[in-house]
Amino acid sequence: MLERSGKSILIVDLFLYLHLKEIKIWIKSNFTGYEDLEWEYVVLVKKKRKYMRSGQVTIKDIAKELGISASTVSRALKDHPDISVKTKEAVNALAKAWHYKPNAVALSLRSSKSNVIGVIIPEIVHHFFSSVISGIEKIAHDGGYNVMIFQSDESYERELDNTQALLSSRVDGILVSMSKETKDYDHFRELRRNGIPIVFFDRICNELSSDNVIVDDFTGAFSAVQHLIDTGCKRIAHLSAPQHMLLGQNRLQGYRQALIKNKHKIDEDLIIKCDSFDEAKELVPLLLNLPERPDAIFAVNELTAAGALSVVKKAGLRVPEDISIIGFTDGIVSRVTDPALTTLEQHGHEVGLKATELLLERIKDRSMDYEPVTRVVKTSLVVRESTRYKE
Amino acid sequence: MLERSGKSILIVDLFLYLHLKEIKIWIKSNFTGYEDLEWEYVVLVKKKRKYMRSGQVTIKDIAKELGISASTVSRALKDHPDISVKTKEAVNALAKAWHYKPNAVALSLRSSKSNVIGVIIPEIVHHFFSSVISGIEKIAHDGGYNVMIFQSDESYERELDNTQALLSSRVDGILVSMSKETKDYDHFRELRRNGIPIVFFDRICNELSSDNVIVDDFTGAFSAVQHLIDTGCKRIAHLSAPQHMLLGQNRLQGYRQALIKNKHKIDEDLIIKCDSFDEAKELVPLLLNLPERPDAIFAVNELTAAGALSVVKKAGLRVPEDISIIGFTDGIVSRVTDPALTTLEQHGHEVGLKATELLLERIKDRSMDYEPVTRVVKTSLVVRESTRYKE
DNA sequence: GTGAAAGCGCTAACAA
DNA sequence: TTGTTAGCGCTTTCAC
Repeated sequence: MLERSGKSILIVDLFLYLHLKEIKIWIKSNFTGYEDLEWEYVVLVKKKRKYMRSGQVTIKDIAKELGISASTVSRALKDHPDISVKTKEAVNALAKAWHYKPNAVALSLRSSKSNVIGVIIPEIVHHFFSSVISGIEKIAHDGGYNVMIFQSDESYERELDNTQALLSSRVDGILVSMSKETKDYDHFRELRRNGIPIVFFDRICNELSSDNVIVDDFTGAFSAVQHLIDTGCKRIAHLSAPQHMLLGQNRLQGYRQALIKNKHKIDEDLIIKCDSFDEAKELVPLLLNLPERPDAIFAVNELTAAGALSVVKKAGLRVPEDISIIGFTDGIVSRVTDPALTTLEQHGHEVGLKATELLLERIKDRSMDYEPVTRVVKTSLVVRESTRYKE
Repeated sequence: MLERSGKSILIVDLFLYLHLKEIKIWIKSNFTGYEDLEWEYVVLVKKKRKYMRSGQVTIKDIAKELGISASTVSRALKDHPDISVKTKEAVNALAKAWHYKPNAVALSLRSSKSNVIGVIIPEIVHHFFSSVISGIEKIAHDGGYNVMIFQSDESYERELDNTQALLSSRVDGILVSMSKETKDYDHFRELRRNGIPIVFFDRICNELSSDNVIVDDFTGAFSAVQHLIDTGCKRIAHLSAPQHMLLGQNRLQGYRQALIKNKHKIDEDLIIKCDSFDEAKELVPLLLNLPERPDAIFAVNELTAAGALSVVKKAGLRVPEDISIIGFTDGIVSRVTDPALTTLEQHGHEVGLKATELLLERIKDRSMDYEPVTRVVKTSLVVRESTRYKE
């Protein structure tokens, strides 16, 4: 592997890919007599390892080295009972020494199973979605699957591209939270026609009879409003999400039903479409200027709640004494505002876990004839300082 | 495809995977005379499409249907000049009609190129990391690559597992931000030995001569402190990250140099290891009780800054009049606190873009003999309300 | 107990 | 202009 040739020329039969700097250090530390080595005298001879093609060791390499057949190596590696102990030992030893790693690509091709699941989400930069992914990743890896991520950026076009890429990649299953733009669902039907199971989460679609995992928006909203009523609030406003999103509808319904159940009258002036920090800054002042101003605000997400909080405080009103505020959480924002916001925990991680568990079941089943199910992840009320104490 | 057999039995030669409900609707809407169809009378005969094996259409399927060879189909699909227009048209038409999608797995196997890049990050649920991923995803997809995500959960063990999975998957390149636990780097060397280029970002390592993309921690910290000095602060405390992290060292150095440059003396009592919301709640009170209390706090990240803010306010001190606070941002927290926090924007998205660009260059190059480079993403000072106005 | 051969889907060199 | 063949890495019959 190392031989001297000529006066001060060192020939390195190099089969490792290393940076030049590291090679120098490696030579100096592994071979005596070259401590004073000057770089200029080193000649690098790049050579592939015998039998080694694309960088990584293959079963064939091991077979050739040991003078046995590839199939024997394959069997030895999976501890097949037919193979003699001797052979097994030799194979395993060499595989370890040579850092053999099965080629997942070849396995996929042979078995028509990629052990990859694809995920399409609107935006990763969103605490809720990133926690979902974190849950997905956990279950997937425990089950031997890898996770491929695709962002739709809330664009239908990109979502379409993503499904095509997923189809090409031959993923074993797909998790989807739809973009806001999506109104046509043929791309999802195509996936199913190809036998790829899909589980939708959070942003689901009623027109598709599919597996779903959703947050319990209705009950969450209901209990938010119930909490406000229980703590003495009379006029409760709702900052809502767009109504073409199921989530927006359900939360609004929860709000309405809670009022009805408690025999409060519903004032449509107190319901406004407002679902971002900046929108809250703009629209909440209008609510405060109402002849009979609200004494509580239920916001559809935490950033909107934070925006509302900031407006209310600037107006010189106290929270929660004058106005209670409650949000629907997907992050840490609620913990750091002053006062900290009471919210409904959405458990994104849990959504990810549940959705992936369901998907893996479907993948295992193979048959596409199951009855679609919808699993619900419960929200939980986290009482902090932006709502009053129970009387 | 549809034929009547017996009295009211409908035989459907089914080659599409659909849910039962949808099949019913499909039959009713596509065939007259079955409007009053009762489900019980439908017999489903599951049959694979002729020539179609694993669900998806292959080149072979098209070849057989058209009575030509697979290679001709392959060439026609890539618009090879040798192929006659007629053949091309026929092939393309059928490919489209049958929704042919090239099998990426087969392509990978053949070309030893998976068009996948792997990403290892400590935690997705972190605004900084998720915005990095968002940047990665963008560049990767524009370059025709898919992205596989792995979380190390700050665990060395899991990081090791991840590199093994990456090796098996034969990804074309890897982006890594190391776990806090990682002190041994052989697993990364092994990746390189196998010819897989790696680019590290944010959490990098000096012992490895590798490509890096980092945030300009030193200059960021320096300008944070400079800003505090410019606005009249005299005793500036630093809530720092652990010193075994390069990031922690660099920010501390920036802090020190800014003080030195401005001829402030460095008080070691004002430097404490404290890098989370809860730690700030616990430790900042000690700072405030110092005989000469600080009049400014530079926190190593935004959550720590938020914690400090909350403590300072609870102690009855005004921000920024009595104490200025500045953070190092990776999220929206700074915008929603009261007062909103002045911070250094870290530009995670940018880090993702730069790192991926660099990685794709390396993948294109193939040769591993390049000189490693370190690219720096500049931070920018965002002045909000938690620091005083310039005098 | 082991080997030879075929095939997963695709492409490219070589033939015709 | 098109077809044949071989091979990417692996597994799995079927032989011996």
